[in-house]
Amino acid sequence: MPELSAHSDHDDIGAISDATLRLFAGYYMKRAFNVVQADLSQTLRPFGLRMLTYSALTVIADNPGLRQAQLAGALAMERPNMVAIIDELHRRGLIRRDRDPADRRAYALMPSLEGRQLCERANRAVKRHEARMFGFLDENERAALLRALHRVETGSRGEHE
Amino acid sequence: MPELSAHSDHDDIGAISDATLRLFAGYYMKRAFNVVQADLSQTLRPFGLRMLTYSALTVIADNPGLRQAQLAGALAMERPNMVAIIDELHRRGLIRRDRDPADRRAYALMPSLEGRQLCERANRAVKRHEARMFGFLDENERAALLRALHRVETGSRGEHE
DNA sequence: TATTGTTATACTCTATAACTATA
DNA sequence: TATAGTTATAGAGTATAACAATA
Repeated sequence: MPELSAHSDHDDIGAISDATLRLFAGYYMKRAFNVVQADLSQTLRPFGLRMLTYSALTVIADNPGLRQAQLAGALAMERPNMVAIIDELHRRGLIRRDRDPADRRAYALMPSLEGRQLCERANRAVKRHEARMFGFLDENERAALLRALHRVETGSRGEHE
Repeated sequence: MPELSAHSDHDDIGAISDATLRLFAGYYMKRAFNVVQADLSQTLRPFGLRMLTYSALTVIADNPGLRQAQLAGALAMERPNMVAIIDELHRRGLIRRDRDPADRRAYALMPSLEGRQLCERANRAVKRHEARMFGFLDENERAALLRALHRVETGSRGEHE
């Protein structure tokens, strides 16, 4: 059982009181994200995955046949930064890259059996990670948080539902 | 007037529908933070500041005389990563580093006049940045978002108020 | 002309170990 | 011994320009 030290708090000796410390909202996003990211990295390490390789693998497993550009769009990252991720997953035999016969520039990304199995196992660990990070929020609070984050990301467009 | 393209949305042609795309919660934090961070970087560029140099400068201006280790704690970053930030602010004449006579290992960080003035001007631009990023959230929603982020960061400890 | 994937590159942020000078 | 600041270093993520192959 790996030692997962969630929420590594910095030493409070001589710290500035929260009343005196006033930062802009984005900094609180950064601080929270750093904590989540650190815990997620520890969570994925036993599987040989990082946040981005895990994210890419799950999207490929859920959407077999998609292109790299679509994957980059889904993960909100630039296409050049996708290449190393795909290379790594492919080198480890977790995905296949089939040439799209209709458009020979593009690849159709497919999960391998090993990729699907690793993804399943990692998913269970990530579920526990999410329980650690967000478990104290009830369903309404958690939904409100995700909705607020989505509105920040999209500039509040897209709530037409 | 610099061109501030907030919320650079990725091309939606051939995109995966939101219904099909299911990522873990931390990834939505990352996406939202990236948007905020990109807008903040553009906002601070005219002042020659980045997120961390701006954050450090504001904390020093609000808490003159604090030590580097205290500053690192306030910004939730490691002490070694503080050095380059402090060097940059000092080289530009925005802060002073006075040796603490009581403890000659430590520095007392003080804002210079130029530092306070630059901070004031940057603060106004950051206010507008925050209005762009979070303005569509009402006071309750915004407070709930910050409270949720703080609880995630601290692991829900610290709500003893 | 435009797009897919790619290379090269640079910048930013984060984390750890080990050093120095003080305490 | 422990702490403040430092150096060196490595890893991870992000962004842009430019290219070849293909559409």
